Amino acid sequence: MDEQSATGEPESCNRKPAVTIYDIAQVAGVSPSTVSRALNKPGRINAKTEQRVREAARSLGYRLNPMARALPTGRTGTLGLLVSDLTNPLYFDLVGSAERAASAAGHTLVLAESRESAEAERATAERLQPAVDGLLLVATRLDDAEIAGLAAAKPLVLVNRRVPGVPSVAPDVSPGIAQTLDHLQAAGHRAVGYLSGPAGSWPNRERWEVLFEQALARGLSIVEIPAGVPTMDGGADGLRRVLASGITAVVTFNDLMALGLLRACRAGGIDVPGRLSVVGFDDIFGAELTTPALTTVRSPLAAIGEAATARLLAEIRGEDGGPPVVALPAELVVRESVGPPDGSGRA
Amino acid sequence: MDEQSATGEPESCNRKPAVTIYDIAQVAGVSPSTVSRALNKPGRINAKTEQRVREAARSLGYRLNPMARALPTGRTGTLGLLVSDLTNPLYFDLVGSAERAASAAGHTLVLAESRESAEAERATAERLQPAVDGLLLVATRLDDAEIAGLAAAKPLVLVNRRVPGVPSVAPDVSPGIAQTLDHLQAAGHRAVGYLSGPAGSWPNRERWEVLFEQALARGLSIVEIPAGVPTMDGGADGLRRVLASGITAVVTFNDLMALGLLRACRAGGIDVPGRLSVVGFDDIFGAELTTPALTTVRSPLAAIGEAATARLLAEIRGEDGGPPVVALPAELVVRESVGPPDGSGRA
DNA sequence: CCTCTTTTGTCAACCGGTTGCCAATTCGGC
DNA sequence: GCCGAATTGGCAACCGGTTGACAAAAGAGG
Repeated sequence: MDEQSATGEPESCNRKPAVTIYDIAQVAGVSPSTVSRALNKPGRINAKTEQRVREAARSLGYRLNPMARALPTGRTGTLGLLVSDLTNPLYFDLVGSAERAASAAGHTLVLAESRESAEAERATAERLQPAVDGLLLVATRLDDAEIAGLAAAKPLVLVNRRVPGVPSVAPDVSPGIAQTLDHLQAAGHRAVGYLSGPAGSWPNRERWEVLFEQALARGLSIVEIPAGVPTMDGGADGLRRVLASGITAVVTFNDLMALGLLRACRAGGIDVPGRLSVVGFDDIFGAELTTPALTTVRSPLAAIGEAATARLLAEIRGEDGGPPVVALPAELVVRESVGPPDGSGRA
Repeated sequence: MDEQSATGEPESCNRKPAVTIYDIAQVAGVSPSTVSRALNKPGRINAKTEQRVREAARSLGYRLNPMARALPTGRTGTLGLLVSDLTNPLYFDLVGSAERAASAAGHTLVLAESRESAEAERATAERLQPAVDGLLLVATRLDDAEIAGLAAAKPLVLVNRRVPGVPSVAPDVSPGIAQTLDHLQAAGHRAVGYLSGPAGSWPNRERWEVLFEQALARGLSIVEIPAGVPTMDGGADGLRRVLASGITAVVTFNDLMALGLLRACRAGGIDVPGRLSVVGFDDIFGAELTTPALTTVRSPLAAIGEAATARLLAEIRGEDGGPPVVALPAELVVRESVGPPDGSGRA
């Protein structure tokens, strides 16, 4: 590489090499370090010289090379966002709001997906970490020790998961679940089911536990109906077991499953909410489009994405302020999928 | 910075500094260059030495610093993806498939959003470009000259847009539109409308032009109904004008608008497909959830994302092979939102 | 007019890898 | 046992910015 000075005319490659501060220095008749300071240390350099440098930079079409800057400073100007499944509509708002918040702070979002696999997630997180200033882990499957390990190396914020000593942002499902049970109880339901999500999922456990406790406290009977995958197909697959369980209302781990359940009901001629009431979780895009429109516990996803990003940026800047755990209240959105039991056609 | 050798015990900062090849070199008793070669030049180094180095790297928990590698080599291992609006469900599959394709090739996806503004898009593209190996521009609003300028600096692939001399991947809407018109004609429609998208949008123009030509060729009457924004609200806002125009079937610029239209119809008591048949574009998540389920021209978004990423990777590797323009056929997905005109209740 | 400060800009080291070149070492063949 | 070819590993330059230290220049005060 010592003699890439053979930069005579690289006519084979048609890309023009990027403009550097050395080019600017030459044009402006100053040293490269002066250029560097002129461009990012306001006041450090004489106003006239600074003007000359800026002029030269502009005329040459200079773009700072983030990698070159990152090397000595350690700041890359990027945030890593790791989600398990990008095609899950749940993440749309989250990703969007995180991108906006990062962008507003002059940072760029680096996106990666872990394919619902803890192994892939660990590998991806480790690959991503050296390249970013901080990491956002959404509904991670890693265990506490692995998370603590990652958090020791670089700032890290968890979304939808809590680990002692690591900052996190998650919805507080209690108010939403309370409203849900109020709503179901008011409609006359006495036996409620929970169509659960992946066994290893933290939000799944949390939703179930809160639901369980609150149902008990109200004297409702509550049963967990295990399902496979947290997708529309997973929800549809659960229908037979839901019907067999004798309940009149079901809360699903997430909207995707609720949507699948709704579709299966429709295909099977099961009236919703006449025969079965359905409540989802998250309020994803599409929840209001179905017939009946889905009643669901809305997680403030955009707010969560924004709060998590803000927290991570604070962590990066070293402002270790703020509470370690932020819980944003979830609320019930009442639409059409809940009604009185035996509302219309009972089999 | 010369004396950051004050690395005695940085007890104030709790982050441990990253492991470098110099640390490994010391542990393994070789020079840093040997470490570098041992780790990425298979065979260049004695097998025993290589083993020793790998062992040391593993025990120290070494992670390569991508920035440090990018500086001399110019390869960052990242791909930039620029979309106008991340919350548009249209992009979910695209982003997901692009991420998967990039990841499979050992690259990381960097995501940015341009807020539907050409100005923001130019700024973002220029900010992103030095940090990535190549850029994917989705439905860009930049003009041909700006795109050519960006393409001159780094590999660039366009999605849903064509510019001479720049590789691109886009759906070929012709077959889908032919099927749509066949379908509408078979149902008995004679007058079709197009609820159009943003005036400056390339896909919008293309869809309209193909629709126009094909409708003419079939002797159907066709009218463009301008709408504002390409969102559900935009579609809903178009309803009055659609009804006023005397048509019996409407094709919308995208599914979001169709979904909005459907909802407005429902709210207004307009029977679909009895009074009005609706066909969307894209087949986004949610299109099959409505009642009636939306008949739509499906763009193979996942395939497009994958093809575009593959093309970009080829471009980066210098394999300037492959056709400059890839057009993936779109096809009509028949669901429930098209029926015979005056099918049931005519006002 | 000559110091003492205060600006202003340059020098050079450094971030963490990569790689061309060369010297040392190993090895086979005669 | 000696020589030449093939391996193996180290040196040092370099990627493009950043920044502490310092010298030169300019302004202030006596």
